[in-house]
Amino acid sequence: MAAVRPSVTLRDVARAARVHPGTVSRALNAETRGLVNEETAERVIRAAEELGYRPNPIARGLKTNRSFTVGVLVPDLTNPLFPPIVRGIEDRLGAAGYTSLIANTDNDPDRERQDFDAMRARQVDGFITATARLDHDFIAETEGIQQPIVLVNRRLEDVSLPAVAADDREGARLAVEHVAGLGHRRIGHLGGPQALSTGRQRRIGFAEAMAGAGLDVDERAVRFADAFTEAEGARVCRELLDAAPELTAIVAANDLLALGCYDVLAERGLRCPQDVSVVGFNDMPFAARFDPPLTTVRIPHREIGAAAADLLLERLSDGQDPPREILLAPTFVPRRSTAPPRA
Amino acid sequence: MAAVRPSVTLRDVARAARVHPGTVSRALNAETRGLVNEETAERVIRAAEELGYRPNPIARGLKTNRSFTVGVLVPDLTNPLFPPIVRGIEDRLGAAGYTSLIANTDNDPDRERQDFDAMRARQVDGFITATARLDHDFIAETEGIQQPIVLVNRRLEDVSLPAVAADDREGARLAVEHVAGLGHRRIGHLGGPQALSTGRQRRIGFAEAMAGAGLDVDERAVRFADAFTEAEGARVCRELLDAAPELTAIVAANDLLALGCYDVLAERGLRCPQDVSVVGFNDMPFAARFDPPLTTVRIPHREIGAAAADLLLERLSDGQDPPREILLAPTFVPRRSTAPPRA
DNA sequence: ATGAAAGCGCTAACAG
DNA sequence: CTGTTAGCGCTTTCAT
Repeated sequence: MAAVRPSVTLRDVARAARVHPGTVSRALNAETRGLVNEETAERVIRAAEELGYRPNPIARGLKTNRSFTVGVLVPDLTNPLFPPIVRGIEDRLGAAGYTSLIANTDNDPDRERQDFDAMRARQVDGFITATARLDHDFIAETEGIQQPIVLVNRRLEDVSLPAVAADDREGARLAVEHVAGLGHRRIGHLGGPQALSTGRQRRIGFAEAMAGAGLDVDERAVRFADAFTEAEGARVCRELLDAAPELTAIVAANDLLALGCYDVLAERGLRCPQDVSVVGFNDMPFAARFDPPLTTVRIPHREIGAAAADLLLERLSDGQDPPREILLAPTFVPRRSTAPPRA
Repeated sequence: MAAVRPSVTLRDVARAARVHPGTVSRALNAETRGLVNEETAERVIRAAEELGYRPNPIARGLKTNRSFTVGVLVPDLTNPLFPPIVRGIEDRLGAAGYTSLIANTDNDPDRERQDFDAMRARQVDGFITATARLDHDFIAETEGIQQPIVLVNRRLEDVSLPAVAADDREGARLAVEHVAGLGHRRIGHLGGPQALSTGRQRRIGFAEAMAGAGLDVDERAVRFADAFTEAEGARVCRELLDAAPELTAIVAANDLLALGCYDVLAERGLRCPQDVSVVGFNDMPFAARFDPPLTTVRIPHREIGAAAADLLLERLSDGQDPPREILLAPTFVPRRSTAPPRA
């Protein structure tokens, strides 16, 4: 266990191995090891180990213009959706020798720009962002940017940027089929922000599945939240119930929105699921602990993060294939917030 | 909106402002601006703006040996306890111009060492860690390390490292006083790992408060979990109930542990709170949504993170005051998992 | 196969 | 007050 010496440098190793610093660099770098005599390489490596040499990535980066660092932008780590995605990203990136810088944008475009710029200044090699908005000019500005970007849990309609997400349409279909299968006919949709691909795709999936089940979608029974929050869920649920009181089931675009429904149902003396069934989306942590346990659509958050990391890594090495999307399959998780409608 | 040019450097600015690069450096750096003629400074700043100059922190760091980066070690971002702490840290650190690197150690000492080393290699200026164990040699190895370290949500018994945490003893006292006040006499403690200051302090608080309430603590009614998880909570709750079936209240050292109790109570046909009251600790997100809503002790996670960041910042600039601890006050949150014992 | 030398972008003595 | 010089730790030509 070598004591903690103040930074052993390449030169120190060179001195110890009695070679030139350049040679040490070559010997220690996997790609250039071939250029150096096997024996010498061994000697260098041994010396490096003995001295406890740790290459300084800062110095390396200055020369190579690579920091082995990537920027990860999320709206808010405190939203239970994101930690597993971030872990998926970090685990994969970490294994590849990259470090991730995380920023919380709080859905504020200004902060987003700022974080983005700050990360570019810090020479990140690429970005993974969960903040893309369909209507947002930030992505447009992206054109001239050197660093590859991949979207996570978000997609662009024209696939102009690589993205990894769940198959949101399919997920919404699962939800609708479940309640329709239970016998519900009056089904409402508490949609998410239509500027987010998740909100948009889930709405489309909802509409398609309703049609597929031979059900009319009543315009009054489809309303959109401005954000994926409990408060917005409650607000919009009230609207929904006021506009279409005959609803027996609500397909929410997200678990937090569904939680907002719980509150409004309670406040109106309606029971869930006896009077109104509610389906969420995401299967957030502890969804099974809620009262009632939330029926929802699970998406593989961690795998989504990991796949996004892989996609970025791919672009970081390979170069410029056309952007592609990876869609991961959702699974349905029936719990106790849904039941057949009352006769 | 300047187009995205490939890296404008200090030299470019110097050329544009017709001064020497050294002067540009001085003019642009707040601390050295005084050394330069006001007019010149203005000219330089204007040129920098026009060119869209962004200093390269990598290069700066190489020279100054400061990266304006700090390492944050947490067990697992996916544990709902940590995101708010991390946000508190990042918000404060970000405002001071620092970027944080986050690593998840999964409570694995090897990973912890590895992450720690990797971060040191990346030249972090300091550390904030939530992973400290009372029995852990990692902290001991810390002695020779240049970078300041502050503990968050953890303390060392001898205050050999600065730390920010909640007043865990006080919190446990609040919990005991609540159930004692409700009339409970047979009160058990589902303790946390005794190698963590949180587990240890809460146990001490429990014992003190019991004594203060004139209650005996039955040895059989105090058991410890090996980790703060639902599974461990369930396992230990079973032990507790087997050893001391007369218990009417359980003070758990953490919400996850309390959730484990919920499961065991249900599996044994015991109702909460009618048959057994349960108190948690932390007031994790959505604790009010559980069934029953969890009575718990709230600790100000975000503020704890912010205070830890402040403490680190202080040490990063000031130098070497003796380590100090900051303890934040917990508040009690009565909900519906506690009730008077049955007559 | 290895040494020499230059330089990544910046800061910090030191002169003048 | 500003220019000059050197160098942070590393990689990478270019010679040899």
